[in-house]
Amino acid sequence: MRTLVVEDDDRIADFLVRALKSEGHTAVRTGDGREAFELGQKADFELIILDLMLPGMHGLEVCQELRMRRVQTPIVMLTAMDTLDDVITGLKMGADDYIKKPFAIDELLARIDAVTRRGRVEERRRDLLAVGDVELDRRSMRARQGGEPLDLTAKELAVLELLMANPGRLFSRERILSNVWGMDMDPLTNVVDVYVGKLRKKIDGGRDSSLIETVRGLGYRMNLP
Amino acid sequence: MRTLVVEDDDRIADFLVRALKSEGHTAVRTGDGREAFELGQKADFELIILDLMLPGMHGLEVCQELRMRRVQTPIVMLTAMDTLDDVITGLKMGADDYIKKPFAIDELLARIDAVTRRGRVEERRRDLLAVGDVELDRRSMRARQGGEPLDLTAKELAVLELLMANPGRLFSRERILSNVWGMDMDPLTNVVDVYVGKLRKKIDGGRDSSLIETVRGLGYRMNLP
DNA sequence: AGCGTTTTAGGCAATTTTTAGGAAATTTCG
DNA sequence: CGAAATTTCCTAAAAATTGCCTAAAACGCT
Repeated sequence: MRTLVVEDDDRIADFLVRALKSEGHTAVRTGDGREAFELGQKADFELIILDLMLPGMHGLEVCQELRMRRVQTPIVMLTAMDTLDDVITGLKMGADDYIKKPFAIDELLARIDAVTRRGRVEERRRDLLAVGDVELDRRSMRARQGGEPLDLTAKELAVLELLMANPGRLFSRERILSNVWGMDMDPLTNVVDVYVGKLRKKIDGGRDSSLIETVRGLGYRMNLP
Repeated sequence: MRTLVVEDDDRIADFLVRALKSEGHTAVRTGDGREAFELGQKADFELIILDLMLPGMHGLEVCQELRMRRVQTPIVMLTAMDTLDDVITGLKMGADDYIKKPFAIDELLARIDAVTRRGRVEERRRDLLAVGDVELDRRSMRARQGGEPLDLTAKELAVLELLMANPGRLFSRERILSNVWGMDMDPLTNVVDVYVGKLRKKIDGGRDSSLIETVRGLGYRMNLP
C-alpha cells in the first residue's frame, strides 16, 4: 500500500516508516505541511497518516484543502492527548480516523486496517456475481438463473446480493438485517426469514433449497455447489 | 468477549445485543446510567458500549466515575451526530473511542476490534482453526474432520470454537458456560458435560477421546496431538 | 387499486436442557 | 492395604424450549 507519512518529529516518523514497510507498505515521508498537501494531491497515495502539529501548514489545513480538492484518500490523524479539540474539527473536515499519541503500533495498524478496508470493499466490488447457475449483475441489478431472468423485488435483490457477494460465509439474521434494512428495525421481526423464503421460492421454484442453506440457530449461508 | 451494552433505546439495545452475541460476545444490557456504573465497576467486562443520553446518570458521568475508580475496561461511546462536543469531553474522561449514530454494525465491530486489540501483539483472530485433523472455518462456521464435513449444531459449534481457539488451555465448566451460554445460567446444570459428550461422539465417532480431554475436578482441554 | 413490504400467528421439527441412573476416579476410614 | 463412601463424570432418554417456515393479513406507498 502506498502510504504518505506526514510527521515532523524524526523519531516518530522513522518509527512509522519502518513499521509500515515491514507491513508491506511503500512509505513516503515528509515533515512539512505544505509539501504534504502537494504530495497528497499529486501522487496517488492509498493512505495518509497525518500529524497535526506541522511546520509550513497545520495538519487540519492540509486535510481540509485535500478534501476540498476531492482527494478521497483515507486520512488517519495523529494527535497529542491535549489537542483533542482538533480531532473533532479534523473529523468534520473529512479525516477518516485519528489516533492519540503515544500509541502502540498494533493499534495504528488496526486503525489502518479498518480505514482502508472500508474503501477497498467498494473498489474491489465485482460487478457480476455468480453462484451455481444463478447470476447477478450489479450494474443493472438484474438476476438470472440459467439465462432466464428472475423477477425479484428490491429487497429480494438486496438480500441475494449480500449473500452472493460472500458465498460460503455465514450471515446471522442480525447481520443481514443491518446490511439490508439498517439497524433501526424491530428486533423481533422475521423479515429476513420471509425474504429468504421468497428467494428460495423464486430461485429454482424452491426445488433446490441447498443454495441458501439454513444453519439453525446461527443464520443463513449461500452454498457454492 | 464479555460486553456491557448501555443503551436506553430498546430497539438499538436489542439489536446491539443480538449482533454482539452473534459475534461471539457475551452481552449484558442495561438502560440506566446508575446501573451501568454499578455493573461496570463490579462485573469485570472486557468492553463497554456506552450511550451518552441516559436516564439516571449521563453517560459522560458514568465514564468519568468508572475511570476515577480505576476501571480500565475499554469504553466505546455511542453518540448522536449533533452532540459532537460531548465526544471531546468523553475522550478526555478516558473513553477509548466513539461512534456516531446511526452506524453500520460492521463499523462498530471494526471499532471494537481496534479498541480491544489494543496492546495485544499477536492476537489477530484467525478465521481457520485446526487441531489434529479437525478444522473449523469461522467464516462459514463449517467443521470438518479429515475433509469430511461434521454435522454440528449451533451450541456444539460454539463449544468447539472456544476450545479450538485456545488449544491446550484448560477451561473450567464455569468458563465454558459463561462463554457459550452467558452467565445467567443455572450453575447446577450439566449442559457442558452433555455437549462435550455430543462433540466426542460426533468427532471420530467418539473413538479417540483424547482430543477433548477431561481434567477431573477442573474442566476440559483440547489437546494438540 | 396494485405492488412491494412487513407483521402476525400457528404448526412443525430440531435443538437444547433437564433428569436420573450408573460408571469411574478419588478419598476416607476400618 | 482394601473396601466402602464420596465425589465427579458420562450417557441415554424424556421434557421443554426455541427456531424456522409458511400462508395470509395488514400496512404503506405511488
